[in-house]
Parts: sequence; C-alpha cells; structure tokens
Amino acid sequence: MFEHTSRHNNNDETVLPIPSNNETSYFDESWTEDDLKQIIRKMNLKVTPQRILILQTLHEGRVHITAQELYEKVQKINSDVGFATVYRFLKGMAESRVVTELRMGSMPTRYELTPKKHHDHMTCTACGKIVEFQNKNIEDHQEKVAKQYGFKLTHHVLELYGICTSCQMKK
Amino acid sequence: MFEHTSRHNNNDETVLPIPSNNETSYFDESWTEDDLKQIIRKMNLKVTPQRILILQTLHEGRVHITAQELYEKVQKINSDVGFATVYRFLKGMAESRVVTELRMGSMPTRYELTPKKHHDHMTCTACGKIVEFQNKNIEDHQEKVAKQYGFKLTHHVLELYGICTSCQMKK
DNA sequence: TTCTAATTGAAAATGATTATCATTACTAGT
DNA sequence: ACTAGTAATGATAATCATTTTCAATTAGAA
Ligand SMILES: [Mn+2]
Ligand SMILES: [Mn+2]
Ligand SMILES: [Zn+2]
Ligand SMILES: [Zn+2]
Repeated sequence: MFEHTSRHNNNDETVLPIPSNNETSYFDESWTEDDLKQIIRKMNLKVTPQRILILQTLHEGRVHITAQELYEKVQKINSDVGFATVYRFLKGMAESRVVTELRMGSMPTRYELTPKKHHDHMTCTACGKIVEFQNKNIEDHQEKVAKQYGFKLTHHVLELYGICTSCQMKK
Repeated sequence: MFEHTSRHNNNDETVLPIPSNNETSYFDESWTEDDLKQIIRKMNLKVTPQRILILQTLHEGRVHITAQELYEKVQKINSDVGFATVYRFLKGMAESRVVTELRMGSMPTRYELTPKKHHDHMTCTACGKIVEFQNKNIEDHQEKVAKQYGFKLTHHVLELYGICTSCQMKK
C-alpha cells in the first residue's frame, strides 16, 4: 500500500509525463555532497553529517515519505542519527520550504522535496496510489476567489480522493 | 482567534451572501427535539439525552468547532456528558456524513454540520478568519483531472490560506 | 586551536484521539 | 409496565505522532 507515485504535467487537457518514477530518486539530477551542503547552508543551518545524510536519503528515496520511514532508512546507513533529529530537520526544511508537508486525512505527515513547479495530489483510497498533477485552471480560479474576498494567498491544499482505474476493476 | 466565519455562495464571479452568520446558529432553521431524534435514528443509533444535547449544541453553536470546544459547551449544560462520548458521536456522525471533518494544518480537527451544498474554505493565517466559498469551475476542473486519470472521485479537500483584508491593513 | 552557540540523541512530555471495560440505560417484545 | 438483551456511556488508560528537555558533543568563526 502507498507505494506508487507518478508525476505528470497536466494543463487541463494535456498530460505530459515528466520526471516521474515510482520508488526511486525524486529528481533526475543527482546531488553531490556539495549540493547537499549548499542547500543546508542556504537555510542558515550548520552542516552536519546527520543533516547531509537525511537530505541525501530524502532525495534518493521514495517521493512521499513519512518521518518514521525516513528515520528508518537513515538508521540503516548510520545508526548515530536520532529520530528527534530527523523530525527537527524535517520541520526546519518545511519552514524553509525545502520540503513540503502532506497531511492526508489522519495519517502521519508525508514529506516531499518541494518541486520546482507546484503540483497537487490525487490519492486512491483503496490502494494508496498517489497521482501528482498540475492544473493551471484550478490555480487561476483559486486566485480569483481570493481576489473576490480581498485575500492575499500564501498557499493552498488541494487533495482529490477516489478510486483508481485498477482498483475499480478489482472490485 | 478563529471566531469569524461567513458563508457565501460564489459561482466564480458571483458572490451571494446566504445564511451567513458568525457566532450563532448554523442554519437559519431551528431544530426541534424531534428533528434531532430523527437525525440520530437515521444513522442507526439509539436516541440518548447525550446525543441530543451534543447535536443540538453543535447546531446552535459556532460553525467550525473542535471536539474539545463542543465538549466544554455541552459540559456547561449537562456535566453528565463525557468527552469520550463527544468524540465517539462526532466520529460516528462523520462516518454518516452528518458532520464534516476539517483538518487545517496541524491544529485539532474542526467539525461542521454537513451543509446541503458543498463548500470549501479560505483561512486567514493571521487571525484565523474562515471564509466559505463555492466555485463550480474548480469543482468541474477537478472532475476533469480525475477523468483524465481514470479516477472515480469520492471527495476532496480544498483549503486556501492567506491574509485577509483587515489583517493586511493591520500590518 | 579556542571558544561559544548550535546541534545532537535519549528520554520524557505533550496533545489529540481511541480503546477498554464495568456500569447504566434504551427499547423491542412480552 | 416489566424484562432481557444489547447498545451506550464515562472514567481512565492507552496510542501514536510529534515536540521538548537537557546534558553532552560539535561546527565553524575568529
Ligand atoms: Mn507530490
Ligand atoms: Mn464550512
Ligand atoms: Zn487504487
Ligand atoms: Zn485575518
């Protein structure tokens, strides 16, 4: 459950498969240790082996991961990393917008490295599959709504829930 | 914080103030004890004074309320109501779709009696003001996205976050 | 190298929600 | 109305994710 993720670009009618992968690295690009250090420094934090390892594991691992899952992965590589550090760093990265928090229902928070282009999620409630999509029309209409009420939007949460094709057939 | 709520009907450009109220009853209509009993029976639950009181308080109280807040309100009227019962009944009503759960960020879940017409929420992160809106265009585009990926949608979560007019000025 | 504030990990604390379970109260059937 | 049988209740303990504490360690500026 909750293993399949694909990333697509969807401007209303168009579906453009981009990076897209299921279990492995988040971006096509790989990050050198220097890249990792740069990112950490950019958020005004000191570079520590723990933070490098956590960030690296996050980058190489599955796209939507929980703090617990990330902690376990990191543990296998270096057991000198406490889970408080994972939580702390994850929280810090969320504040710096380096990672994005995903709270789906009442399940534990999942994290993903904030992508260059914003996307939203559609989740199958039967098998946990997550489809990422972008839809400019929806985003535009959100801005319209905000403008109507005089709000200045900072962010939003859009999650679609339903049954995916394969789960519909299994039934 | 988190006290002002207004409900509007917003089909893209149009803003039609409907029932709308801030602190008091949810619907214009008032519910008799028989109404309350009917609702409870409809969800295949037995009618008890606790459930009547909880439902009544929910109906008369603020639109988006936490389990804790509801418990405290109910307590003042009849201290023979345990908070386990409040949580349990709230959970039951959520399953029967009598109430809708609102999970905003990491704050405690808020509940509202499920309205006849679906709406989404826009929240001011400075003062907690919640604006309810309906936007058919967004809903339509959501369905389009779902269709593209073969999903059958069951529900969705759309929350807009930003700064309201008055908070923008205060700054 | 030295100094000091930042970071760390283990463990305890928190806070919302849920589960337990002995007691009580509905209500269908008499 | 009376009773049995089941559902509901509430005090309390348990969960579980996340956060905090704090003493020990470490990064990195000078
Ligand atoms: Mn994603
Ligand atoms: Mn609402
Ligand atoms: Zn599925
Ligand atoms: Zn405000």
